[in-house]
Amino acid sequence: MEGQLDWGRQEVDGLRKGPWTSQEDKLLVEHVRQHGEGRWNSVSKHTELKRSGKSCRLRWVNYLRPDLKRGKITPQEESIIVQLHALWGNRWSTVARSLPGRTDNEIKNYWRTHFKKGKPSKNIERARARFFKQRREMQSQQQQQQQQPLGQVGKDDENQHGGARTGMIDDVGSPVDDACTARTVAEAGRHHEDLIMHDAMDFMCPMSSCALLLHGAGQGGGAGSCCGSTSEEYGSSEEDGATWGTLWNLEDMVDDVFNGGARTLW
DNA sequence: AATGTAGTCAACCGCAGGCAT
DNA sequence: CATGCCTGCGGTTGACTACAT
Repeated sequence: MEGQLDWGRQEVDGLRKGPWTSQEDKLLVEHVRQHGEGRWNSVSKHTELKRSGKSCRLRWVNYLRPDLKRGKITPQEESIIVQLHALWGNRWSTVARSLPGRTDNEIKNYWRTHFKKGKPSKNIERARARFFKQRREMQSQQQQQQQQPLGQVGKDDENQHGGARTGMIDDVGSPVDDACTARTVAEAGRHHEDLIMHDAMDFMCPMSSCALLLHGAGQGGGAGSCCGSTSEEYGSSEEDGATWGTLWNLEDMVDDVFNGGARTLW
């Protein structure tokens, strides 16, 4: 990326635009190391860097952050993206929170290039189909459980955002419906986002719950070895097949998550 | 080898919300 | 309460790269 043409090296109001140089990167990293993240507008005051606060933040968040994961989106991550997009729509930052080391920009770009042009990969189609099938199954299971006498579990959640839950459960429809529902819920108040997310994930699919678990566990290694599917279902390539087969074990995760195994981690 | 096309990615823009004054 | 600033988010752009013709 370095040593690019000077095409973008504009300067407006004394602030540079366009591609960053390694020198600029160093300055920004040094600034963050000393002052921490935030206060982006002060970067140009404290350093030689002639960049807007916006530009600094973007560069840091999307490129310089030490915990960023490099490399291609894995099939696991792809599946999570699909599921979360079905749930949240284009709320990339929300989706990104469940994918440690990935940025909203990265996910957004990935989505646009892979799915926006009406040409979803087989992996994606399968993931989607599986996702909604699982949801239907989980819903019927939950409804059965709800008809039986309820224990203590989940009562507080119900009280806190019962409306959201109801909406989610009632909706067994298309991805669009899911996204709309999620958006409606989210618009009720962003500060409830984590709770809603928790709720939705808890309900939705063990895969996403697992993603969040990974997230919560920090970025130790980042081995996305959570639930998913079998190689027969997902493995459109040999690589995929091996990954899905060895790392993702959906059935176990279903048991863990929905029988309380993973619940304790929330 | 040259050209065209699609895919990828970094960066910018405009807007909205939060917060301090 | 009103205003202005800062931050974060989603959408968009444009250059680079890889692949196909």
